[in-house]
Amino acid sequence: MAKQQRAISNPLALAVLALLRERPMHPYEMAATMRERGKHHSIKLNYGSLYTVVDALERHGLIVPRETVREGRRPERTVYELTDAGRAKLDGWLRDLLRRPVKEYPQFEAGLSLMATLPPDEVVTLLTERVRRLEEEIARLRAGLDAAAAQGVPQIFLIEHDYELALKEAELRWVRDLIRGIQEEALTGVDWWRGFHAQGGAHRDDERREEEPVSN
Amino acid sequence: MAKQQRAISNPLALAVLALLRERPMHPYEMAATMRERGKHHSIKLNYGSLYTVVDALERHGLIVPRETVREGRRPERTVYELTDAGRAKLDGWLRDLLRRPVKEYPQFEAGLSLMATLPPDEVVTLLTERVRRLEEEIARLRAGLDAAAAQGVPQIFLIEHDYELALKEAELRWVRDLIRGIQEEALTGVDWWRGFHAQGGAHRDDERREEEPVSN
DNA sequence: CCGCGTATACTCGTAACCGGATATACGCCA
DNA sequence: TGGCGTATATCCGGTTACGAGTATACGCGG
Repeated sequence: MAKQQRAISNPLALAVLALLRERPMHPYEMAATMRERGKHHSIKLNYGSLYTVVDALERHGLIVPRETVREGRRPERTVYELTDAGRAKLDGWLRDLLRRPVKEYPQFEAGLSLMATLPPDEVVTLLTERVRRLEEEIARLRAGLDAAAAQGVPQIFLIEHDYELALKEAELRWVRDLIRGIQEEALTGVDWWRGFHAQGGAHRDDERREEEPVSN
Repeated sequence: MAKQQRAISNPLALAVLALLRERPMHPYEMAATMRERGKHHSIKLNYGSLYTVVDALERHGLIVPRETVREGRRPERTVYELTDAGRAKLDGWLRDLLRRPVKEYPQFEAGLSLMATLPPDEVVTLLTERVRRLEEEIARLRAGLDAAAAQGVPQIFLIEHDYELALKEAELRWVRDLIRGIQEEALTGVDWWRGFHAQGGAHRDDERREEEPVSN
């Protein structure tokens, strides 16, 4: 029954469970199937992690090796199958994921929270570049979705890309607003920010020290 | 000059660099400062990672210990300061973060891509619960932002929360649309999905095997 | 002035992660 | 048939991540 170990949190493990619900597979085949179906765009896949995750699932009793075969003199393949516990875990985990939003830490948010380290004019330039890139990505995503639709691929199969698209569009709108907010000083604090960088940008609200000549 | 090691990728390291640009600090103080300013909402902070990251930064020559003091018989505190390389790294990294969107893997996207594993009616229930939770989170976020504004906190200081809010609102709208799309079968493929689960939900498009009686 | 909760400041061990190696087989062109 | 690019499969080793533990100091109520 696998006593209390640290819970598996890598979503790749969820994908493994879902694949094994369809039929027993060996790890490499799981990876190939994920690629075929484009799932590696929504779940980070790399071989190292895959084998680690499969081992962890086995330790937890969620999957078991069914057979180890060797065709010719290729490396052995270990085929795994789902246990009942694994099936239950899959359902429970997936329900959780859909039901409750989890706190995440997108890198852009980190960038924003430290943004004031750079002077406002430069930030505007950088964000403008971001806008351009976002537009490109959105166009690419939309084109992919349209092409699939034209070929008759059902939309639920690509629903995660639709979500991605919606979020990127929202980000694009937001960044455009932010740029305007900085340029027109519509946001409170931009004046302070500008002033802070205009005169060398040392110290924040305490004095002492006047070494550190803003070398860079 | 620190020869080619694996690049540091944890955004917490970026926060450390940004804090040390203000003034030399010891790790615990960095954590305390981040908490004070609410940065731990946008950058994941925990002590284990903090010390790991500080070591890594030192190895890379981006920060150096300035002094190790011991007050009374408390544990030693090692105060670090930024090097020129560190200052350059901070600027470069931050520019990158603002300039180019990076591919990320939100958990909900993983959930969506495996959603069809569950029957459509259940998914509707789960998503409805998500909508409720999203509404709560949005209300909380907005209230926090309003309260801060009322107290005269400049908006650029909380810009990352504004971003978070915008994304959550976009997600909320999207999930509502999805629910409607499933219920009204407006999305292509929902009929197939419904039919698939109506009759036991075994196999996908290949036959063989009729064991596995959908135990759960 | 004694205890005890909280704040200060790190340290450690176990997992997890992940970028390459590694090793064989197969197809195909010259 | 020889060679080389690609596909098949897995493993390894060094980082990284992180919860939990450790140990001292301080404030304050009784």
